[in-house]
Amino acid sequence: MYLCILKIKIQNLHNIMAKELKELTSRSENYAQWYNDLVIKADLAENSAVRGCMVIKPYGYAIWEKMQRQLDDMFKETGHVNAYFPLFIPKSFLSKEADHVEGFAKECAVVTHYRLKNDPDGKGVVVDPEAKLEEELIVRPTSETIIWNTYRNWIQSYRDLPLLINQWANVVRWEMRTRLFLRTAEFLWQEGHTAHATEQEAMEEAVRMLGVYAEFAEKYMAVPVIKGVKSASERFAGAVETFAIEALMQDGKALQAGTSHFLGQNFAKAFDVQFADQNGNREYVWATSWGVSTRLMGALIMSHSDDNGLVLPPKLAPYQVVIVPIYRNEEQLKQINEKVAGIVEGLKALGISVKYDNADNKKPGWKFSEYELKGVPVRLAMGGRDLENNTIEVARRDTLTKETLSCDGIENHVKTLLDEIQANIYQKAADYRASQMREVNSYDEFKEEIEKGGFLLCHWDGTPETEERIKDETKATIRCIPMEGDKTPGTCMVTGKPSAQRVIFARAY
RNA sequence: CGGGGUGUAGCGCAGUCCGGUUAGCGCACCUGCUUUGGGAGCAGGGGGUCCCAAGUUCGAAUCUUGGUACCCCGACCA
Repeated sequence: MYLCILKIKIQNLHNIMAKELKELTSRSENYAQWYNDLVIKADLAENSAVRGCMVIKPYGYAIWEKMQRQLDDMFKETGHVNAYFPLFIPKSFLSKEADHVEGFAKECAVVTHYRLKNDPDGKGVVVDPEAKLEEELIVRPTSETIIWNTYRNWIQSYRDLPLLINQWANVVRWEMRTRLFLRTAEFLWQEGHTAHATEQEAMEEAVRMLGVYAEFAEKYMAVPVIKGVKSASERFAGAVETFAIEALMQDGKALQAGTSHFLGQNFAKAFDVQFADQNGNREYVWATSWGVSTRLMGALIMSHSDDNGLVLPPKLAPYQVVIVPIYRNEEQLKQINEKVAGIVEGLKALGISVKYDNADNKKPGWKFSEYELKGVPVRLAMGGRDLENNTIEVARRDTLTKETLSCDGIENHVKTLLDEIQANIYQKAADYRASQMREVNSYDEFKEEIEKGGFLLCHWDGTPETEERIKDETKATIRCIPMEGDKTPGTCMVTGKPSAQRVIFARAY
């Protein structure tokens, strides 16, 4: 069996059957491969012809759209509006904030020319050396610089503040190693960039948006997260303070699912953005930025999926219910079509998205497997027996159980069931995380426990040196300093120096 | 950037060491019939720049040289 697994290449696994997917166990060292295989097989995305980039396929994009819509609503509710800024950033902008350029310089794609010409020596085209740009353009790895350069012209008075803007965009970070959804060279995201009159207001905004992310992750994605502060070494390049939500994946590794930064006056000073306050004094504005990306898709997939494929929370599933007819002839299909039409209407009236798949080129068994692989929360099946008895088979994806129920009142039953599934997969993920979270008090114990994965709550003396040493020796990093929960002081597990509270260590993606 | 590996049909691969029929297998695809309550069966069919270039040879997927692309491990990074 294992020999078979090793022979499978990670790239291009479209035709591997779901059965074979089951052979790749989700808790083993093959987890990364299992994940990749799942993403491809469930029709979410694939590697593109461009190194490190991905093609998001229609089914995967439908999930992303649902996420976008929900997040966008939440941003609007907190007073934000959308805008759009350029893809290209003049090189000189990037270097205005010292820490920022330091953090991103090594992973930028650079535009140096603006024209091609026919190759004088042969076929095809070459870069026209005559068309060299005077100043190179950077493909945005994040938009702080271009946005703050623009904000300078938008902000004059305290009456212009706060400025609460979000952008939906793509960004490029030339990562050396990539993985579908989790770390791609190009990815889709939203980035909020706000400007405030006071430090306190900006700090409140950064914390508020972290809360929005946490709420989205838990209520919609059904992924429990921990809100916390990043240590200095993990801080965003150019930020004064970085907040993050951290999730735990099924293989025991951590994933940073969203970040919110308090930028202080760093960018305002770098781009000279000042405003006149009520007393006529000129002050630099205070800033925040915050973002989540298509990486959330990776978090969703890795949090809930099992060896039968994807498990989607009903609130983000492109279709919440799929109905499959089972029939022997045209006549029977016709009868089932009629019967199902009423149920489809009833479900839609309750706001449930439903797909009736009566395509006759696939067999029922094939469809069952296909929709399981795609994570559709509820599957209804109707056949000849059901037609006679006025019944329908109801199968739920999260528990893989099925029962036969009367068609009467089935719509309301499904509605309740969807809520139940949403709650159940959250609970399952929360229980798993609880089982993987533990306090560790000595460094020897830590070295042993970190091998088992999970979140380890430990005392740390707050110094980058200790953090670095732990990382070198164990590959574990501080995921965050939790904002909620136990705040009892103690002593550092490595140095014995005082520690303000326990922090979360884990190995991370 | 260092170490290792792989390029053969849409996908996954065998064949390469040891050169020699018409380059093969599985899946997918097309046609027909039978099937349909958990990824159907049989029969027939289509599809190839063997990564590119040069060389050796009567003859190259196979040997030699150069190039190129991708993958894995590390370094880097969220």
